[in-house]
Amino acid sequence: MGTKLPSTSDRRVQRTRRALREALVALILDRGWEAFSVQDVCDRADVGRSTFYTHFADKEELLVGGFEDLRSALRAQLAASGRPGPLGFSRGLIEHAHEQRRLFLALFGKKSGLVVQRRFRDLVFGLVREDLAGVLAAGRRTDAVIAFVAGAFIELLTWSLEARSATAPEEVDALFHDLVAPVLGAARPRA
Amino acid sequence: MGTKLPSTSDRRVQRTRRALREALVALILDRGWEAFSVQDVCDRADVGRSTFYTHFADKEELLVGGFEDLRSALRAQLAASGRPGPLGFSRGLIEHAHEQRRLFLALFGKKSGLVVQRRFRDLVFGLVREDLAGVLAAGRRTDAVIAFVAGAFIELLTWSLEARSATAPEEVDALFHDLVAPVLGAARPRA
DNA sequence: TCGTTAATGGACATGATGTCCATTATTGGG
DNA sequence: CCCAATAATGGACATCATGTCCATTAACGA
Repeated sequence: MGTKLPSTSDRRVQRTRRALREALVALILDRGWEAFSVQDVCDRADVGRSTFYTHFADKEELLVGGFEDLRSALRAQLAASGRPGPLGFSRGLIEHAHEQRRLFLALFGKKSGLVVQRRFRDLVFGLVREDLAGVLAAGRRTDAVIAFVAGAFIELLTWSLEARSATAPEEVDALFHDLVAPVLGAARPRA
Repeated sequence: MGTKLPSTSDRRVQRTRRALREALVALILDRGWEAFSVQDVCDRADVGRSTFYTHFADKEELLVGGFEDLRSALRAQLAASGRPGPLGFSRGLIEHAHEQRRLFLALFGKKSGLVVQRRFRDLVFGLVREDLAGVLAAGRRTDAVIAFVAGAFIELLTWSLEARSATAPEEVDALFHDLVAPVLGAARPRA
């Protein structure tokens, strides 16, 4: 374990971390998650390997920050757009994924890694849970429905990123809402 | 790459492979996919490491066979039960997963590995695709719906395996069909 | 300016991978 | 039942990644 984490304010620290992040993205893009080592990241970032370990324990840990950024960005965007209705996050997330299509494909494609997917899954589950909190009032089924919807969303998004389906983000979002609406109906306590 | 694969009929080969399979399952159960090495498998199976490599290139490759077995077992079971209607595979798969609950949890839990999940995902996608072939006649949306349904199924199943939800397989299956039925309705070409 | 703190790179220990080979045993067909 | 064919074995190697440690150097900012 790192004995002491470098203080965030120092310029050197910021420079180092930024360099590592950028190198990470670059490497994910052209090799996929599993096919590069900490050493590779350091080489690309022009940072000493021992330096890496004073900041992060892992490749994974280096990745985490990025996902947290995404999460807050989505929350902010959603709040700003003021769109009502459940599952409003989908639009922003789909758009972002399409903008970063190459990166997302690298992350979910054959050369991907476990961590990445798990993190993303957690992100989506959290978003779905929050958005459905109001809609599905009661019952143990709540978690089941959340799982159902989140899983459906993730796979639909993944599908939409693949080459064969040249589908615009808005269409994907519309499709998602079309398909999911009746589910929410069915999941509502039988009134 | 292995120069020559051992002929399947030889008793020694069968014994070796069986031992390796069993060791693999045992290790997955008590350490999770990532936390053991080829060496560990060999030790547990009491097989020389060099022997391992004459049969398989990887841990992964060793795993593959098991999934193929599962697939054919499901197909056979479904055919035997003669249950009609789309997505009939779900019942059998859910039951199997619940019977092998510990194993499935080890495979999908925090200590899991990428390969495992991907393989399982492929399995489910295949099943969903086949079962929906008749139901969703036309359109490019077909693949989207398959992804939607498969993703939903996988996550619902995963949810049902977790401790908190003590849900019987039949209930899970019923829930799945309840939730998915309206989706299939919505996905049908607008008649 | 100067004390503090980060970066550096090289050295180590460790452990996994995959390959190769000479030797030993088991096997199954003739 | 014997023997040629083929698996299994285990140890040796080369390679590579990981994580830790340290003495030295450079950059920072108060």
